[in-house]
Amino acid sequence: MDIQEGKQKFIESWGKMASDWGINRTMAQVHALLLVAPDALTADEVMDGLSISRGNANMNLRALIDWGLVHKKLKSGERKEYFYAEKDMWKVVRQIIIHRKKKELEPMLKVLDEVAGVEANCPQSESFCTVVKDIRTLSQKADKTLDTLIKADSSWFSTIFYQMVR
Amino acid sequence: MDIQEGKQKFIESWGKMASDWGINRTMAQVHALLLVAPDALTADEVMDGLSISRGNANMNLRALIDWGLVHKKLKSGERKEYFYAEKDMWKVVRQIIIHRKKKELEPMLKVLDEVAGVEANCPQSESFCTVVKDIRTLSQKADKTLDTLIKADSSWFSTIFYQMVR
DNA sequence: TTTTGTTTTCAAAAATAATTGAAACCAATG
DNA sequence: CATTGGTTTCAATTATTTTTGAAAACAAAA
Repeated sequence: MDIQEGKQKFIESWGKMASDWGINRTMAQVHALLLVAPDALTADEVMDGLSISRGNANMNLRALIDWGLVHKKLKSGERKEYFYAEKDMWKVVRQIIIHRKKKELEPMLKVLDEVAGVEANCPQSESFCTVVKDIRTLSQKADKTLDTLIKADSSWFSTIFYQMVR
Repeated sequence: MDIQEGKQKFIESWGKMASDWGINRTMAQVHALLLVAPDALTADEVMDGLSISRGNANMNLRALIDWGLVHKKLKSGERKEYFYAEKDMWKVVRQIIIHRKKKELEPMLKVLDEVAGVEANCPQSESFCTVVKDIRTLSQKADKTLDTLIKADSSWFSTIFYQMVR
């Protein structure tokens, strides 16, 4: 397998995985393309590289910037924008955690808190109260853990992983 | 908020969260419905409870069984099947990890291994090799960690969480 | 064997999500 | 200011995913 084929496979696979996780496939492919690019790319290069339209490229580049996974670079004397991906994988993981926590975990937690109002005057509906309480406890733990992870640095990350796998 | 309204909110929210994570919304709603149900439900009760068709209910109940999140129960003397959800949240988390790891992490890891063939005769394309190597290392760590998690019991789970949040 | 109650299947329809492309916009330059 | 090179927007289209519902399959009971 040569580099070109390898890149191709990587981009495809990264896109597939993302779409399994509810993330736009093309967004992930743009991300992958930038990850394996030796230098920052222009919107046109992204369009060509993935055979997608200008609108699509633009939308997904913006989304990636919004997620904090891609940055813009302006070359002096040039008018067009260049895009490059954050390549420190620990930063990448952290950005993804920050984004998904905010958009998905926190709203769920909010609902669980609301619903916990019911839980207060419990035994009426045993299983409902128990389940909500359990999920809420678990989610709160997850929330706190993620907060810690977000604040932690890369070496700490390795340390905890090492601990976990013994 | 009364219990009915609480259940409703919970089911909606569980479904929303699932669809954010690339899981069929209705599947998650069926799961939520069964989680908060005091007893096992029939397919018809699920259909009524969520206003969905028989085919849809059947498909998603099967999928939940496949994920190991729901079980079938046959009441003696009765012809129809009853369904109930696993309510031990640690088991639920574990089943989800098992399923998603197999379907999503492992295929990605396989591709990374293949692509690592390119990595072998590296410096040709610096960034590609570095990125692939980093992601591969990270994925392998995640894979091992999840294996440990899967084997671990609930108390261990709490312990590690406790450690993480200090 | 036939009837009856139930589950399963799957092609077609509906709903949802992603993509296109051309027009509008923006700002640097002549 | 008008032009040029580039970015953004978004209604319409296209692709993908989900759902329906009726027919087929199954299996217990008559």
